Amino acid sequence: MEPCCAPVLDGILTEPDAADLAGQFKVLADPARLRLLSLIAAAPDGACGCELVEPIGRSQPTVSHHLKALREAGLVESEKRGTWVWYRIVPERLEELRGALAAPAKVAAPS
Amino acid sequence: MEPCCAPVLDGILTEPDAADLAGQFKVLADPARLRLLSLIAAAPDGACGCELVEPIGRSQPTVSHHLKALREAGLVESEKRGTWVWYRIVPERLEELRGALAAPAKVAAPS
DNA sequence: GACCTATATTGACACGCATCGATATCTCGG
DNA sequence: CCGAGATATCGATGCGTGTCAATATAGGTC
Repeated sequence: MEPCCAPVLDGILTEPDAADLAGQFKVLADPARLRLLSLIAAAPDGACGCELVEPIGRSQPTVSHHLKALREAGLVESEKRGTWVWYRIVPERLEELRGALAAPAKVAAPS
Repeated sequence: MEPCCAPVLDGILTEPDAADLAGQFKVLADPARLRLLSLIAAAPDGACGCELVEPIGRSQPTVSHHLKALREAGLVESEKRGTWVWYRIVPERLEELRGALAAPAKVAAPS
């Protein structure tokens, strides 16, 4: 898996790399989006957008706004089926984000 | 390691859990703080605060503000040595955050 | 075509926060 | 005690963004 972003603990982040990575964490830094992720992940075959508005407790435009952010961040994928849209999470993306927080790979054992 | 926070992909996040977790990601959602983390992590024996201002390219009050946020989030620990302050990262905390993004542990195989 | 439901877009608003300059506090060396 | 450097706090400001109501678009049904 090629890295989506420079890891935090391996080398010194440049300002552009840091800005990029911060942008990805920003997507996760919202309770509505985290709940959307957990709701979609909990549905075995993905979730219909129409079932996501009520449990989130926010207006439909707000939910649509957050789903768009999750989609653009690559954290979910959407498929339009007739009137409605099905969402499923992209676990590889979460894994990439996890990787950015991982301890640096030891290149050589300390002497 | 007891969990610092409810994982995203295991069960449906409640609003308080989501708010808590979002708050933790918010700390990571800033380029200055990510660069501070990488700078501190790169120093084998921790970093002196006085060496963190210039490379970050922000004013000293701003850097101090971010270091406080990292400290309160448990991502770094600080030790006052005379005039200056030494910072070291808390890798366990990063690990906990990683855990929140992990794939859910299979409790039982689906029948 | 008329109507209904799902979704997306727009515009406006309020709040949070990153940032800075100014200043306060602390610690050491003389 | 006094000056100098490191750190923290305060107040102000500007920008980003989460939120909503209103509206638009699209697909389905009759």
